[in-house]
Amino acid sequence: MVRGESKNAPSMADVAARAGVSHQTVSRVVNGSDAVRGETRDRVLAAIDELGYRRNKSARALVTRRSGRLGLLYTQPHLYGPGTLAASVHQAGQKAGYDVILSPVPHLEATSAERAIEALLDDAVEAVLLGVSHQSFEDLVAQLAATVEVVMIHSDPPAGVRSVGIDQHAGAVLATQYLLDLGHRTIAHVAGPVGWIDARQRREGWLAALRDSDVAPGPEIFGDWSSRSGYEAGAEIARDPSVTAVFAANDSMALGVIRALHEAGRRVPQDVSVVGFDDVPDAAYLWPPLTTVRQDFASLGELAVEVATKAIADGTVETPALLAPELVVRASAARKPS
Amino acid sequence: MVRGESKNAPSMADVAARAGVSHQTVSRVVNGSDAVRGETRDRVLAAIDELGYRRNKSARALVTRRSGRLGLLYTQPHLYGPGTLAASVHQAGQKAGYDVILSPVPHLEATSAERAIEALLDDAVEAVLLGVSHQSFEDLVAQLAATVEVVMIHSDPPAGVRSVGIDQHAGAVLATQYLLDLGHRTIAHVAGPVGWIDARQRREGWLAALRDSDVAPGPEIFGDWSSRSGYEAGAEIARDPSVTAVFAANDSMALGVIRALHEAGRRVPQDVSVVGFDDVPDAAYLWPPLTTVRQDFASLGELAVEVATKAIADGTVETPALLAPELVVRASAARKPS
DNA sequence: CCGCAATATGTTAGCGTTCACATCGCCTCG
DNA sequence: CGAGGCGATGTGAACGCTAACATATTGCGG
Repeated sequence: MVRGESKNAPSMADVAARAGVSHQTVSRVVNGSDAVRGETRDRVLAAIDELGYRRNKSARALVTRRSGRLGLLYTQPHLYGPGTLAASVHQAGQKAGYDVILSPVPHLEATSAERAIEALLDDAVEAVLLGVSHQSFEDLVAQLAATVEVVMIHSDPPAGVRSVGIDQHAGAVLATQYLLDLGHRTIAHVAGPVGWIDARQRREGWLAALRDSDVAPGPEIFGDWSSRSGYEAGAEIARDPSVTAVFAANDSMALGVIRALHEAGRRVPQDVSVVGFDDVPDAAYLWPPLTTVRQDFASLGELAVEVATKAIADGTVETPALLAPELVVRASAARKPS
Repeated sequence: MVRGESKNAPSMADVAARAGVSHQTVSRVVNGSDAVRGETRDRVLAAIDELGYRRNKSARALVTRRSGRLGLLYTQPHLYGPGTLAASVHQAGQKAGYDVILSPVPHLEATSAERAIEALLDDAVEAVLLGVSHQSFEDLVAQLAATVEVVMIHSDPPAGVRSVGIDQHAGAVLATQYLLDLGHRTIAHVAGPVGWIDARQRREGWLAALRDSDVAPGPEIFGDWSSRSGYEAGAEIARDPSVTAVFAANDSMALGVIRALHEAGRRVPQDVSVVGFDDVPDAAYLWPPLTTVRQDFASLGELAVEVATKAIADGTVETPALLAPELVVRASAARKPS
């Protein structure tokens, strides 16, 4: 932009003067009121166009006492799930007439998250969507909910909290049951880090499926969602010849497990079966293609926005909504070798 | 939030009344003016605290005629690079005192991008960062720059445009030269889709390195960044026994290539070497670990914000800044089989 | 102890909207 | 033909803040 090139942005008054009407009439046109004569409307529209008029949201927000904004707090913005969720929330929010403020918190520390929430509150968001299924947030929610509408994106929300989520427990059961059905009886789990709700739920799903079939849990190793941690877990698992199947709590760790298994000379899936979680786009094209549990992050985002807008409108707290995940069978898991 | 629980948010006037000062004094305290007596300041601070006062940004923006906002437009929000970039821009912006509006455009069509820009302009951003290295944006820039400060995040910007980028051409040369050094003489390229600047630059870097060594280009196949397209390209490449190395324009496609090669019975790297681009976190834990070109998206975001804030301050257009990428050597590429 | 600078605080206006209400034509109908 | 009503438009105030200026209060030299 060349300095000094443009004067102050035109205001409604400027448009009004140009169109020979009052600012209020311009306001009516801009807001789609039907109490304006067609000819007048056309004149105003023309003036708007010629001047390049753009309504000042600050002034509008000031007088209406509504920001028209939704805030989404989310972690691990570089990952597929959160990234997809953010885009989906943003889009759904726009469609519902809201500006969405995306607030990624790269490193999960209490301070940075609290600062991010403060920033959202400073921006006067009408609702906060909490796309952070970490334990440390469960305490925050109560006090936050006193200030603003809150929607948790969470598969196991505290009672009385508005929430939407994907059923992590069910997904884990799906994965584990599939391995059971393939004849596996020693199924290891590479869990997500302690503190993460999704990690806990997936672990519990694994445990529950095993229990239902009267099968004892195989070894359990905690990772940190990264492929590196999956690799380390896989190396450990490879040393235990009794393990014939691994359920990893996400695709990255699954892929790390597979590499470690390969390095140890154990073939996947001939010797050891591996199932992941998430169905990242690359999962289908790994070697071997990864059997995994698909989560529909896009629908999740839309649902979250829907709940949020409803919350803003009437403040009701509906029962938590849970989306069902889906098992995607590919080549990384096979019948137990006899 | 329970309906009717809270009244209108407290204003400066409320704080002023409580602290026994004028609203202007409250303003001074909030804005860190030093022309306030310590004792007075404390009283005001106490009142702010008791009332839970929060400055109204809309009112402030209205009177100062500054929004304090930066907008980032970016595509493919679910991918590692864009996600990291977005988070980095957001964080750097906050640190520089700006609110950052993240605007992901999931599907790249002219209309949705233009709508996203309109939305950013409606939000009165003081600068737009264009994290979209697609051709279709190069035309948009000129007219956009007349309205607002623009920073392109782009490795090959049009002349006179403020920009920062990572040197894609250099990265591709790095990768190709490495394969050349390993003795490969028939090096295929799986290119990114036509229209994407990064794709073009990587392809040209591949071509340039080959030319410098007087080696004829190997087969060239255009993908769409997805691992699926890499897989299809790999299947085609596998049919050509003369190809001993593949440079893929990103890691996803590289991984698809590797799978196709495996399926065709060609070993990586013993029979065919593969190099990717990006260094996504999982690249190091694929099987085999992927040799690739690392881009520092975090620094890129910081740099972009720095340039943007400087642009807002003094409107100067500096010469485009280019960050150097780095070759990360892992196991997916090896000496040419003799 | 007066006067004047420097420091601390207050007052007023206005940013660009929307809201509530006032006004102005014009048409309808008794 | 005049009252009443309705549709179209205008007027004024207010939202919460900052900028500019005005005023009070302090300290200090002469």
